[in-house]
Amino acid sequence: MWYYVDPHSGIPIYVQLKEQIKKAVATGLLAEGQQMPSVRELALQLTINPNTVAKVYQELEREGVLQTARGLGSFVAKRRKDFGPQQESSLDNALEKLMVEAYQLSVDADTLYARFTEKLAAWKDRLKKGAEGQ
Amino acid sequence: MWYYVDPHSGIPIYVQLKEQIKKAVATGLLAEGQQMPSVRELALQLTINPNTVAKVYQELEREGVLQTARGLGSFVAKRRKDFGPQQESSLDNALEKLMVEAYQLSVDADTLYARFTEKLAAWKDRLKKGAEGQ
DNA sequence: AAACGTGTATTAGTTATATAGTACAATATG
DNA sequence: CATATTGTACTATATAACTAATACACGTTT
Repeated sequence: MWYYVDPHSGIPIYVQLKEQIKKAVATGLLAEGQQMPSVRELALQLTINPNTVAKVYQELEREGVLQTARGLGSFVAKRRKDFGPQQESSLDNALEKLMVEAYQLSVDADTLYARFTEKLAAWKDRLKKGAEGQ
Repeated sequence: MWYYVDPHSGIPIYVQLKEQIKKAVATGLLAEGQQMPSVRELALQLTINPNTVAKVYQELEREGVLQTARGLGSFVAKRRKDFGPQQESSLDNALEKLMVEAYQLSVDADTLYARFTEKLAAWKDRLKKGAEGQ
């Protein structure tokens, strides 16, 4: 499990770390209930400030990705199961964004469809393996 | 054609405007060769600073979305046609990002597929109409 | 040449980001 | 109860990002 951040990338450190953790959770690399390294430990590993890690954990808790408690630690939360209008709308935006980006990359609709289905298949595999691991 | 920015949204104004313009170009709402409003004019309309608009135009030029010249103005560039390893990699990242987001939204693979194909169909329609318009 | 409309550069002020250091609060363990 | 470990809160400081105001440079048109 190794996170990597680059202070000179232009992207805020806390954003980089946050996205990596979200990705690790989404791919099953981090299982539900699994304990995260402590704020101080992770800060030491990445040579960044504990406050920065704390900020990441706090935001991830607000987003429902982690569950955290003083004296105990931070843990990967159980995946939310509700899919309502809020989620529907967010998904719509994400898809719209993808199409815009594909256009700029001069990807035609057929190629986009092909790459998407490939990626989706790989994704399902990874999720399946993650679920079996538990 | 009307852009809208919210200075209090937490998202930088120039990012908001940039994304809206990219989206307008990608949907054919802004046609190739079409002249953009001047830096000052757009700044006036949005009640923001001309420099902010200028920054957007500059970045969009670097990305190949606009073409700009002093004394003349800014214009929608012709769409890039090359799809190389660079673009392939960017597309891969974009798809990965979509999957991660879908996971957090508790969207299952089937629903994601369904919404994607719907959106792609709508997209093709818009592109077709945009091309006919020229 | 003059005037006008374009994008651009310079400077300044405000806000966000990151770090550091210290202290505090809650839980587990001896 | 004492101690260690966890996350949290607070203050202070430095740097970078963002926006704004003003002046400048390029090109067109009269």
